[in-house]
Amino acid sequence: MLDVRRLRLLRELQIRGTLAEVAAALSYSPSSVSQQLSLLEKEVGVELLRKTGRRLRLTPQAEILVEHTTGILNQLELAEADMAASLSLVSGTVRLAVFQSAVLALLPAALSVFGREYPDLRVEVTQREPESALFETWTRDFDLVIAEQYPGHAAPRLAELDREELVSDALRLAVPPATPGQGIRSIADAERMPWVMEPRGTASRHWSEQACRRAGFEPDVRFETPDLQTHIQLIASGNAVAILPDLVWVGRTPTVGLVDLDDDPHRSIFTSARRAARNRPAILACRAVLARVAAEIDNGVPGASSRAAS
Amino acid sequence: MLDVRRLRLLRELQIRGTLAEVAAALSYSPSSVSQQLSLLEKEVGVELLRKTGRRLRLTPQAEILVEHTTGILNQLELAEADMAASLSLVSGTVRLAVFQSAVLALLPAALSVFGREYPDLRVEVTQREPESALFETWTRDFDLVIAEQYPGHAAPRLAELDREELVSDALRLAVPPATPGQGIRSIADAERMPWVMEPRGTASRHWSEQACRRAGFEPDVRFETPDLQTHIQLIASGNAVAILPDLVWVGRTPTVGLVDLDDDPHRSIFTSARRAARNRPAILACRAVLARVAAEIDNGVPGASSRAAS
DNA sequence: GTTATCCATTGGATTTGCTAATGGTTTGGA
DNA sequence: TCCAAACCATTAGCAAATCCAATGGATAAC
Repeated sequence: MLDVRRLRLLRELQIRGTLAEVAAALSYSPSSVSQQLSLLEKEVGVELLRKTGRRLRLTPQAEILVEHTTGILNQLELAEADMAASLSLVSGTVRLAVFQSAVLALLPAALSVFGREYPDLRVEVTQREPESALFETWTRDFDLVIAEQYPGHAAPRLAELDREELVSDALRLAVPPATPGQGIRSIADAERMPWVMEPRGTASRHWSEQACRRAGFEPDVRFETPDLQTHIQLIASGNAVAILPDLVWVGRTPTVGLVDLDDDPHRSIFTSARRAARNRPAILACRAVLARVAAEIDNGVPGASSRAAS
Repeated sequence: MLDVRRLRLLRELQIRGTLAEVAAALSYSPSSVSQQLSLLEKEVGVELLRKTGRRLRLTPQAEILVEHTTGILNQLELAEADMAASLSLVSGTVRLAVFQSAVLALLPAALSVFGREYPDLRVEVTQREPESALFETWTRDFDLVIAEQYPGHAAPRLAELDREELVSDALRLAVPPATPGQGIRSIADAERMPWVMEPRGTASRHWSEQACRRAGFEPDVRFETPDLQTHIQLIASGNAVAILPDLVWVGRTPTVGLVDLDDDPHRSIFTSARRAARNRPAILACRAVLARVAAEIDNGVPGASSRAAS
């Protein structure tokens, strides 16, 4: 019988490209991975790896094995989930990946609910941007992810992950507080202002740029940072404008002016988990709590989705 | 990640009932099995086994795990088979279970073909009666079985095994050679003769008894042996009659009188393999050779299916 | 009541698996 | 062309997992 642990290494090699990366990802030494794969090769009696330059390439036979391995790993996870579900016992660890603004808005409330209602549940939270968070959930580095999707900007669709909507988060133009009534009533009016945006490659950046171009200009992006708190500071101090989601105002009064956008755009915030794990009671509970917290926010916690100053 | 080797032990325990049997079947010590299962229990953190009297019973959670394990083991086997199929390299070992009369009739010819055409293929043959052979193929003790089915006597249908017909083997009444023309022209005429039959529990025995009862009498079974060569001896020496399949005459001239039965009954001889393994080149080759040999026999090797003396 | 069967545990031997270090090869850049 | 960095294979030594034999306690069968 083939050793599943070794098959898993083979699969990781396919995904990550080099032995070194596999070793790093699974916290082994590269030597160990190399040895285990050699043993796997001996076990099946077929060449699985071939040196190509300084990397290893999988032979077609190895690809076939990997294909089946995926199914096997899923079924293993499913087995554990089904078993736990039959006990409906909320315990164990959920590794949760969340992007920054959601951390600030949702996690404080959610974590106290976890502590109160599920004392046996351990939730490990890591901040990670949606793009890589989804990928790392797929590779089993996380169990659950809170991710976002901007309109017209499809999130990566990984077949083995499911998706559950959490909230719809309104996007507004944030302007220095002194300016209300001074003329910025739409994006077009912000053409001559300096902008602060998230780094290139993020969905937020892409959408913000597109919004400016639709309004007929190329934004003058003078500040670039992934930290939305910095965005707020820059805007509140009169140095920039930006498009900000309402979620950043959870639990506080907006310190900037907020201008509605033309078509009332929203980003969608959702959770994803591997389908094979979605029935783990721990994950079901996690999602239930997050949904509750999100709903509370949506229904008028001060400053949330409801329209703020303008 | 759950350890598949341990899950397999759990599954074997479900199938075989006691730790001792599992250990014997997989050639471990009972101690080892016990320890591994305890570790599995610790690993999942759920009670899997409960002592009931002096045996172990699986908890419902364990049953769930076993259910998934079946799928996993199948997929593991399928992975190896698919990989080997992509190379169409006939090598490795096929563990073949065959019942006695088929051993004598088919194996000599088949084995020389194997040796000639597939030098890298190792065929291990074990004699085993169809009933247990099918079961043991299901439990992975064998890879391929040659089994039989008598009319009106369904062979065990195991969903994970496939079935491929090999030959249809005529059944005739075998009587002492001195008697032709002396009056035994049907089963009914053999009412007063002593019978030799296979042991109770075999399909052959069941069918023979039924045949006598349909003819209106209870046979006087004076000799009971699974060895068809003994049947032949007893009949040839004038001490018994029996129902014998034509296959026993492959390669030799019948030494007894053969009487056709009313509805020209046949037993079906077929091969079975686990579906997950059926595409292994080794098994495909094995079956192809067996089919060839069977076809040759069917087409007039002296004494075979074609009608013999009477 | 006695015996046989079965499972758990313990201690000791063996095997397996991991790490750290070394060496060879390839790639990209000076 | 040569050098440095990245990557993989191998080796030797060590740690951990695994296995077996023996022992003991419990249950079922006789």
